[in-house]
Amino acid sequence: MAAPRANMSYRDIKQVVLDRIHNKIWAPDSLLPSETDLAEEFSSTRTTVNRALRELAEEGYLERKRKAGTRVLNAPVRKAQFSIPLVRDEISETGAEYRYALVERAVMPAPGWLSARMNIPQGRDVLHLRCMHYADNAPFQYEVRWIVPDSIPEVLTADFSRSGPNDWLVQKVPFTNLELSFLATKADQAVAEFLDTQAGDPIFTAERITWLRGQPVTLAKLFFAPGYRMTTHL
Amino acid sequence: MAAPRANMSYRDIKQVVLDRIHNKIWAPDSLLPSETDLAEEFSSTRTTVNRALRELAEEGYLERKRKAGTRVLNAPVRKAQFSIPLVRDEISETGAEYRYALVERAVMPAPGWLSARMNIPQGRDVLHLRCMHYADNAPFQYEVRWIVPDSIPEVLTADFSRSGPNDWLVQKVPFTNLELSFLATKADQAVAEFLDTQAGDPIFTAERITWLRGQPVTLAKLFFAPGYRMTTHL
DNA sequence: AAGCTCATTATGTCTATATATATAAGCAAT
DNA sequence: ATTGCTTATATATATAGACATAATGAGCTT
Repeated sequence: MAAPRANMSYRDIKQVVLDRIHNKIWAPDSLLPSETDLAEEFSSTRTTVNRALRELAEEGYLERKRKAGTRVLNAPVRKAQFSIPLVRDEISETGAEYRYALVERAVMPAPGWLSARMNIPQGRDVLHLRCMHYADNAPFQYEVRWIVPDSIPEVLTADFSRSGPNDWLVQKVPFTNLELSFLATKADQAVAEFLDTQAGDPIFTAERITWLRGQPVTLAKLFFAPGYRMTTHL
Repeated sequence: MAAPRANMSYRDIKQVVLDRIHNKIWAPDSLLPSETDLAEEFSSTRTTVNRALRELAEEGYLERKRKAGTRVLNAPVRKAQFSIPLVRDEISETGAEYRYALVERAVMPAPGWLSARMNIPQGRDVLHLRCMHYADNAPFQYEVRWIVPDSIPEVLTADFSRSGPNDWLVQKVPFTNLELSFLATKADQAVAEFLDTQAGDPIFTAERITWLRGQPVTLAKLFFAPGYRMTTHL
């Protein structure tokens, strides 16, 4: 299986190495031959072998250390990748029709928990928005958002009645840092009504905070309609 | 800002490019200069520039097409990466003491929903396990698992009373495919008791199915204790 | 036995160059 | 207009060789 031929691409080499790991030709914890040796075996060059091994290491199969060599990880800490698209795109991609609605807009002093969470002064005015995202007119996501206007005063005059704050922010404020959490919450009365479900139901929730060069910009709580799953394959 | 000097590493180049994107020197949707031109500007080589741009594309900032060039993505579909370690490691890393307990072990015909979900014949015998994972003796995760013994008959004689099935499987069966979902579920009586909470509480839940070369191996439902968040920064 | 020094070695990265491949864009034929 | 060919070009990948850097382990010292 997987006999090394000449002219192997870095992809081919990755595949051969993976096969050998799966077939325990290179057992967990064991050391691989050096890049130089592998390059010779595959009649390739060290650069190409390097790329193959480097990518396999990034994917969590191998551990590499200078001088120490390349080792097969026994418990591959595999990394799940989730892409986090805009809601609009996420809905459109399923073929469903996307609809947006603004539920509430208010400028208010930041509540205590928000000040603490985003590290902004007590009582600073923030923009508070609540919106709904529908897929084929069925509730898809209920969004509760706070925006700190300090770094982007224009946000106070922006029109969020026709499109969501995410769309606007992505255009205006390229964030530099992001904290993203997923958790399960219990639907309160408002959430339940907007998502057309019962209060107390479990709701898959995302919380994201973004910063621009150290300045907090916005915090969003995204409540997904019951049945939502975030799925990935690898 | 970010004046190109000589001898820039691919990391330096990545940073300069990122800065220019953030400062809209290269606006969303706009085309970057070609690799050749950038190599000249940074008095580097195309290989190095290529690596920088390739990685930025992998990270979701750029879109690259042959002949078309390299474009700044307007809505960076940024990819959240979550590493999915073994529970044991996840707990140990917080400094807490890990404890494992087997709750139930049974061999039983696969229930209908499982047959359908994993694509195995109706009524095929499967191994069913329920286990608990504790952090400093507080419930951390309740695990409900099914294992199809067809591709690994030894699993039927394995001892799961002292360490979890995940540990065993990782050693024995390097999976080739994995489907991982996250969702919110409502705690039933059993879950609530094991996680020391109330029935009906929202529970952050992971479901993972793994295959080995097309053969289904195992399905696990992992119920996390209330308050659990899966967080990532980028 | 413990600690230090230093040569060795495997990976990390850069340079320079070449070939391969996809595709946008223009032009020609239908 | 639509289809099909051609060409130019930007990225994708490969080769070859060099130096940088970290860490191991042997040998020496205390």
